[in-house]
Amino acid sequence: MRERNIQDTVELLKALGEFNRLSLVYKLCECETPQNVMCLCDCCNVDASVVSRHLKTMADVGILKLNKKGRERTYSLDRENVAKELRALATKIETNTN
Amino acid sequence: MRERNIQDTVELLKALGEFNRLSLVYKLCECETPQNVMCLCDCCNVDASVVSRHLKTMADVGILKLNKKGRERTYSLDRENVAKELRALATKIETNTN
DNA sequence: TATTTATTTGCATATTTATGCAAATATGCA
DNA sequence: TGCATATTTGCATAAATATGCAAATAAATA
Repeated sequence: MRERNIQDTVELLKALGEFNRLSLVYKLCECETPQNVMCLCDCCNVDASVVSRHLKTMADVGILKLNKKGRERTYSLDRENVAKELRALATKIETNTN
Repeated sequence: MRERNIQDTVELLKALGEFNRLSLVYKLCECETPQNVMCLCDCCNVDASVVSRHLKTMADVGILKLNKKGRERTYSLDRENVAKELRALATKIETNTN
C-alpha cells in the first residue's frame, strides 16, 4: 500500500481540524443517507455559502463524497476512507519507525 | 470512557494539521529517546523559536510529552495517547451513530 | 560570579483562513 | 420560457496563525 505523503496527511487533518467542519462531520455521522447543503446548515451557525465551501474543502481531500442528481447535490461521509487514513496515522505514530 | 468534546478534538487535529508540526511528529516517530529542541530543528527549515512554539503547541494538546531535567528540555511523542485519540475518531466516523 | 548554551517570550509582519453578502449558476417545475 | 429553489463563486474584511529577530530567562560550568 502506497504511503500518503506528509502534505496529503496535513491536508486531511487540516480539513478535519476546524470547528464548523468537524461539526458537519459529526452531523453526517448520524445520517444514513446523503444530505444536502440546506439540511447541513442547521448544525453550524454560518451562512449557506460558508457551509458550501466547508463541504467542498472536505470533499476535495476525500472526507466527503459528493453526489449530484439533478438540482440536488448531496454529501455523505466517506467513512471507510477517513477511518483508514486516521488508523494508518495512528499506527505510524504508535510505532517506532527506525 | 468519557468522550472528548468536539473542541478538544479540533485542537488535536489542528495541532497535527500543519506541515512543520507534522514533520516534527514524523521525526519523533523515529526516535527512541526524547529529543531536545536543537536536535529537532534539523527537520524543518525554521527558526528555533518557531520550533519551540510548535513543540509547545503539541505538548499542550497531549501530542508530546515534555521532560525537564536541568538545562535540557526534551520532548517525546505520546504515542499511546495520540494513537488512542485518532482511533477513537476513526471509530466514531466509521460508525453510524444513530 | 561571569560566561556559555538552550529555550522561551515579546513584538512586528506576512500569510492563511473563515466569514458574510451579493451576484452568478444550475436545475426542476409551472 | 419564466420563476423558484439550491448551490457556488467573487469580493471584501476580519480573525487566526506562522514566522523571524531580538531580548529575556534558565541552568550548567569555568
